[in-house]
Amino acid sequence: MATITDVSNRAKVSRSTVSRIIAGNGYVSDAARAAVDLAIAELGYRPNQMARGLRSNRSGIIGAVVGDIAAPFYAQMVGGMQTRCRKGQKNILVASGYANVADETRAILELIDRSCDGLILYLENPVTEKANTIIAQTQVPVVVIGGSACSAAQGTVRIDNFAGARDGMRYLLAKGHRKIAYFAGNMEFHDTRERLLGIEAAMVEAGLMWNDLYLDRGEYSADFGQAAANRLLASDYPVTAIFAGDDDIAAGALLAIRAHGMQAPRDISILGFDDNFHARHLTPSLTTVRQPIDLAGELAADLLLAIIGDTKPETTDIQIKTELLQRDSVRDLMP
Amino acid sequence: MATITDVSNRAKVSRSTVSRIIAGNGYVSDAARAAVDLAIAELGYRPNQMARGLRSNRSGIIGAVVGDIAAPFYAQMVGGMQTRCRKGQKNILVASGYANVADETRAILELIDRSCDGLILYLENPVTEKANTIIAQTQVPVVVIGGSACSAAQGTVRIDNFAGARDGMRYLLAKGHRKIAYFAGNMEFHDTRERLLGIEAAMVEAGLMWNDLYLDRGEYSADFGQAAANRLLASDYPVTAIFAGDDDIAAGALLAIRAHGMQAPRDISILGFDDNFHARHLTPSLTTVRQPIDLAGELAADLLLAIIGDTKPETTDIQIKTELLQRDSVRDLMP
DNA sequence: GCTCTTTATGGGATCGGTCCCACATCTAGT
DNA sequence: ACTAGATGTGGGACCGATCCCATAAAGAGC
Repeated sequence: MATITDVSNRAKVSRSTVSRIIAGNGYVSDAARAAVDLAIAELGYRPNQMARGLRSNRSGIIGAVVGDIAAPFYAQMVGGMQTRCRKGQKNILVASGYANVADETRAILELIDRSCDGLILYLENPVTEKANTIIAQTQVPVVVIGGSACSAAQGTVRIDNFAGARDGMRYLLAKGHRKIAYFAGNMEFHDTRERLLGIEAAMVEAGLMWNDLYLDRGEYSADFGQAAANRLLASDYPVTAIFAGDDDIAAGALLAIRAHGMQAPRDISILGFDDNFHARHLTPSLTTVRQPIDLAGELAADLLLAIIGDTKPETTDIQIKTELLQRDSVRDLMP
Repeated sequence: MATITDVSNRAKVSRSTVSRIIAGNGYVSDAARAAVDLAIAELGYRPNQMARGLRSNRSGIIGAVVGDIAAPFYAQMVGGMQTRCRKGQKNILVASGYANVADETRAILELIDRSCDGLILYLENPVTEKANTIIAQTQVPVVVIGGSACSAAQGTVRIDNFAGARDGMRYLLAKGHRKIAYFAGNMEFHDTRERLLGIEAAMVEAGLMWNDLYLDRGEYSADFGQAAANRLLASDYPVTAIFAGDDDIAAGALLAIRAHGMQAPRDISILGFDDNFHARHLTPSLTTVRQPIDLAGELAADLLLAIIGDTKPETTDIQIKTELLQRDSVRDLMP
């Protein structure tokens, strides 16, 4: 492969001049520029990004640490980041699927070792002390999505889980439901706990007690939804509506409901959370609290890019609103 | 941040010795090793991957170019790659979502500029001449998933779309269906054309003519499935089964079928392709040709890692079989 | 005509590692 | 005791760019 020296020799200028032309800064005469452009074309020269990165300490890479890239939820988020990063001429290095906090920490450090220009983190656990220290030391700009704690983060993008869950609950309440079940996802996730708070808030507003809620906890998966619904249906608890922690849980619950010979929303209503790809294809099509995941990714990338580019962002703490999508899975009990 | 020189000074050895210890090759005395390990720990030293990569021409990064990381299909594939790459101590740089071939080519070249140790490509279009030339020149190991042409590729992982579609069609035929519709996805994709061939093969076997097939073509999306089903149902074509190009198309078709007051599989059967996350949650749960996407990603990564590591892979052309998953969406018409 | 700034260019140090080679010891074999 | 090989270490070139500084010519202002 041709190097910058090859180009400079061929164009009969110094390496400095070629460098200036590639970077597009500094003074360059038209003649020199023409000669260099020609040489670059003739040699098929492409600058080595490793060398460039080493010297300038800018890699053009954004590191993203997310739960599991194979899951649509995270994939959409990364997709959002990528749309925006492309405009900022950055590539995304994805690190995901770590079993434990130690591995996750190691992944963050590895990204820093790679001289990433910035990091976007969506973590289920708080960032460890070790990672925090190194982030602070190296001054890598970090933007965090969700509520996970990272003291060294310079920006945050949060989806308003509290309001989302509260609004969902308000909606069920407004439709006349009083005996409601909530199938919560992983309790160790910050988001889950926020949603629970939102649910409590809506219940308090309506003059209900915490005990009026049937609560089951597990994980964000259809299997859990199915199991939880089976448990619920086996008990004689007179529930009229299920609020599922996410659409996958809802899908599983729907399976169980049907297996029990019941129909939603005639016999029992169901409300989801996320609005994932298949929510509208379920039967009945799922009423759900829409979470704009891709937007979260986009805004996080925008924010990070602004911080890297020394543009003062309007705000470093972005809140994203959820939206209740009415479809066919919740029955109106009001007369 | 501490550099290798800082470590060598502190440990009172040469930079060479430190380097040997980090790389884990060459002769090193126990005393030197202990001193260096201590110094590394005390300084919190972490090797700069840019510098290492520049000199050694190994970046530890695998570049992946896929259609659209936000789509579950591709996300699963990348997830598969990542599982295996982690074992090979490699990170994955994802490039996706390119609107046209020119952008895609540019992305490939960018990955090469980044000194990627290898590339995994899943492309809808053949690799351009330009990219091929540079791949050949730089000798980057490339593994291709799917049928997209890349003359410089050193390995291929193919899902047997022909057999998958043929088996799906055979299944419908075996269940007594004769008037069948096929809703094909994007015709410009190699996979799509292979499936069509498989369908033809099964029809020929059964003594049917190409004209016996009702064919609609569009793209891999629920919207297309819905539109195609609407068109079909509006015509008086007496179809008893729909073979959908993928599960998304099937989901859309199901929506249209229900909207027409019909029920699957009572009034019309439907067969999908992929077995994506929601296939089993549709109503009726979808009988489909399962494509192990994640496995494709895993095997591609394994193959690439083997090539990079100079291990002679058993085969450089891997075929993955599909599997017909019987669920509830196809009716048996046989007496 | 003289100074001051702007424009243009090249030289060489530098980023932080790796890698090759020279050299010194130590052990083993004859 | 002498040689051959294994073990251990340091020196310095090198990877391919960027970046700072020195230098020089051209234009501007008085």
